[in-house]
Amino acid sequence: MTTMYQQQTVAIDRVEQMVSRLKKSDHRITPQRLAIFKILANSVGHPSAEAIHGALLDNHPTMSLATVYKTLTLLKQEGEVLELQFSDLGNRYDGNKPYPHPHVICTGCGTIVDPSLLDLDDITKKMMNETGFKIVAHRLDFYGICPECQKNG
Amino acid sequence: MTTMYQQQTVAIDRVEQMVSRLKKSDHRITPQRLAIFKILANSVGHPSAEAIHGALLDNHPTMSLATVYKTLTLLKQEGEVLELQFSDLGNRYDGNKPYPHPHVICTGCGTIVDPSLLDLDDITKKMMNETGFKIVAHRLDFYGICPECQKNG
DNA sequence: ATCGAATGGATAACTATTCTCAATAAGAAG
DNA sequence: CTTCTTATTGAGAATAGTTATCCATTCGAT
Repeated sequence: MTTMYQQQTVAIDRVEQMVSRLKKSDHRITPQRLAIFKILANSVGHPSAEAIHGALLDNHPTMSLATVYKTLTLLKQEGEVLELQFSDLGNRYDGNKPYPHPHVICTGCGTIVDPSLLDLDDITKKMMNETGFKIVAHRLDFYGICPECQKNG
Repeated sequence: MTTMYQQQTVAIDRVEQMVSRLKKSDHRITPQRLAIFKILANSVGHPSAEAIHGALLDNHPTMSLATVYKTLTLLKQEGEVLELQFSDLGNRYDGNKPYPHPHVICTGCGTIVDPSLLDLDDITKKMMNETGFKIVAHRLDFYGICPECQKNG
């Protein structure tokens, strides 16, 4: 109960965050964009653009896949969604935690899980010292077989 | 001098490694494959399939891009090359260190650098305990602006 | 209400990668 | 060294995810 309620609260906050961020950068809040925000804020997995589009078709039958992509591009620009690039799975999107964080990916079924956060600040600083790069983001992915696939395999 | 010599030695070892691995799995060693092995073993960067193909055209004018992709797929299967998936940059390949390791990627020009190795074994174990996954690989990427782009930007 | 700019939808275009298949060549056997 | 079997090559077609284009629509400030 409490968990559900908090989950919902968090999701609403995320939508509000996206809305205010886009307003601040002089973009319009359209019904289509709002619908995409809600999907992103409520999805626990890491949906693809096509999955987002599919989930929207029930209530928005005319929603175009192009609109989904355009909105995702916009959210990326504003730092309100994290894009995970996979050339085999297709790109996946995380609207709940738009900041860099670790992922655990099943090489059997493509499930993507968020483990508890890991502090990489120290390592990031070392990387900057060693390479001279000005590091602004990171990506840490672990690949393996999820419990479900271990059973079925 | 010593550095050059050792570099060369390492590269030759890598080619030999790839050859023996493919022989062991009953694959033929063709001139095309050997040429691709050499490129991979000698490249310090992280070339794309197209870059590898381009580098081969001098000595192998009829080399097909499909052959490059097929050979990369084979080397991936045998664990002799590491594929870094980027949907924007295109995939990149590391034939020198085919095991998971950190990368530092310039978001300006796409340069990819290998910092000194970082031990992630402890973290990997924690991930397995927390998620129940059987983790077999990982990927750690830092994104930032390289020194060259900092000068020009 | 009107005007100009931003947005949405449909579809074409693009690009990296994979697939197809006839011709070729690697490697084993004699 | 020659032959045979079969994996591999090369060229181009096919595929899939993403981006670009175009025009109609909508938003929102005046």
